[in-house]
Amino acid sequence: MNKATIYNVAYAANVSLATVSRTLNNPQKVKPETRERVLRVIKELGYKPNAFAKGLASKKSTTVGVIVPDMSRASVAEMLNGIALEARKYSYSLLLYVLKDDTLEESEMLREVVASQVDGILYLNDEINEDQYALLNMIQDEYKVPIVLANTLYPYDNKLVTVCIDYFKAAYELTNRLIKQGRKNIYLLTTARKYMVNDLKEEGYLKAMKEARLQPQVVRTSGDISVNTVHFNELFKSASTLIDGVIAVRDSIAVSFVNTMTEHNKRIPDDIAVYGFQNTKYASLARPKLSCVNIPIIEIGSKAMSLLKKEIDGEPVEVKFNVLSHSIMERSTTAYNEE
Amino acid sequence: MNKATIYNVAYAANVSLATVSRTLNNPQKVKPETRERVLRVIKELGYKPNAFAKGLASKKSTTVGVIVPDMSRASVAEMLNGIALEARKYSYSLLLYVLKDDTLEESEMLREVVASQVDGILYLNDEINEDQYALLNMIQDEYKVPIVLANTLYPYDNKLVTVCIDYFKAAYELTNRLIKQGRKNIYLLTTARKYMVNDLKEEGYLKAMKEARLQPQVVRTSGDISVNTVHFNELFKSASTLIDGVIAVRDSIAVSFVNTMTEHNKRIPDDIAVYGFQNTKYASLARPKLSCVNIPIIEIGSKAMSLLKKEIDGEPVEVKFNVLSHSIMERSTTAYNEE
DNA sequence: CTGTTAGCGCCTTCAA
DNA sequence: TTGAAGGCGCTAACAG
Repeated sequence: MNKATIYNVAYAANVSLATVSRTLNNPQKVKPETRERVLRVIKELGYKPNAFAKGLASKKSTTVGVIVPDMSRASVAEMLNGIALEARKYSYSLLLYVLKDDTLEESEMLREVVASQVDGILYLNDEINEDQYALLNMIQDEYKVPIVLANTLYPYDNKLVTVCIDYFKAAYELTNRLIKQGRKNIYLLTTARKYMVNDLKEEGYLKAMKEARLQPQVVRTSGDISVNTVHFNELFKSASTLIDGVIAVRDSIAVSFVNTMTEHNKRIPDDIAVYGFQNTKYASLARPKLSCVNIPIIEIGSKAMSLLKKEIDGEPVEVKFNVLSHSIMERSTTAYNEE
Repeated sequence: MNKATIYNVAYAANVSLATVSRTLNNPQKVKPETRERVLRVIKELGYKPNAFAKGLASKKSTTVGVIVPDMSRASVAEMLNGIALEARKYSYSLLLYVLKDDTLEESEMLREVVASQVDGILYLNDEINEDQYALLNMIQDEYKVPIVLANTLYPYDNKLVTVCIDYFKAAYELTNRLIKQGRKNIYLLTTARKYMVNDLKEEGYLKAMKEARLQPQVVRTSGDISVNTVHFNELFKSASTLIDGVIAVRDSIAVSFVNTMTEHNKRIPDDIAVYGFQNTKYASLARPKLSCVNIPIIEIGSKAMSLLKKEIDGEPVEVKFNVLSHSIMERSTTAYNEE
């Protein structure tokens, strides 16, 4: 039974409940002898402290809320693996909130998360805008609950601890690589909904194009495969002979594009070179294998969790803005020579 | 501030805390007038009940524990979307436990989950064996916490509520479709680690092969892409001229196999027809598009969650074993004619 | 319909 | 080093 309470343990070990509590939370404050006795009884009875009572009395939950946009995005799922691994180290639990259905306003949702008494919040939603950022800031201040942004950022401010890569630079690099190969008609394939992370990729792309005096072409599409395909077919009809390079803000978009062009007998990478963004399983499973920015998503997850833990423990996190380094995976959708 | 307690609300609304509690939990027991007044104050103060206190007093958490094997598996991630959506309907929260790292024994983990006071458990780990099943049963009985298996099952018993499809039948059907096309050397590609769900697929495959007096060939490989590829290359050398049909227990394995064979100039589906299992994004993103069993993974998730909710509410769940119907997606890695 | 009261199980001073 | 006692915020009888 789960009935074993601290009282049962105390009684069986012939001590007061305070001593039991101490052996669990401040072992050094208990004489080794009694400590061991208590520990033994705890094991015998299979006692586990009641999380509610503990939380109510201590005002801590050893739980962090994780807010994600959509579980089925590979980057989100993989990041969660990293987070879970790191959280386990601290014996922290994860309370999962999926934003996908819009039944709830985000501000309502955040208050709900806070009300559930999490010690901190991991925010993995890359679709962040000014309002959202302001909201997060307000929540952090008002409720004194630390928030960490992972694989997303708000570049105009740095009040929230952030773990990300340099999306701007990555896109800038990709574009330049295409330009170096003599590609002239380079397109950026991004999401219809505008948001920070992808806006930065766009800016990096635009900068490189401008420097090379090339005409930028930005196509906005959906994350949905079938919708993608329609867009790309239209794109093919209107501009196919011109496109010779593509940068997609997500691997899945890149793969969709490659598929559509291949169906139209375009040769990849000879006719069109394609880069994706993330290095998910899609990238290595696709044929031709997708070249892409390799985002260290697992490390972003674990780093975010470890920084959050620091904040929860009241240790000052001096560096708010943590930019992890990325690399570029040259595979078969590009023909880049380092020379 | 999060300081607003039920007392503050009571005071401001000029009622006792009991009335506040009632307007929140048994609104019909409160005079509409006072109810509205209380509600207004609640809004003004931004009051949210403290989850700990509520849980401690009521012995309920409106939280379910979700146990998953590995977040990066597309089927798991998509199922979570379904679960989250359904959970939101009941205002239930999800506590996520990832088994991926084996730092913790599963029995320890389960006790931890229980100690965190979840009202129920959703078990999505398909790698279930006899011991694990016994353990789950024990936990359910001992701690009186309902457990639902989703997209997995233990076929020799039905004490735990289960939501799944008929994996045996699905594999049997796939095999027969290949046989009907005149394929003779049909291989099953399954995971190295043996577990129930895949064992059932194997049995379905074996049955069909036996009935057709064909020689079954079972290849065990890993879920890891790079390891896969090595295995498939070996397989190609040893048996390539013979293989003319393949059933893989996961989409990702099927796609890997198709890729390897294509590299060896095998034509898909002419030389080799290939079926996958699940219908993840991989299946539609791959080229040729993967034919596969379409498992209604979102519905499995939401059905599992809704059944769990029923159990939590004490409503008897008469049908323990819920087999959802699957379909077979014929795409481009097979050449099946319904005729 | 509303208020009073007694816990829920644990942590944390304060004394001893 | 240990025990006693108050309280964390809320629910759920029980009265009124």
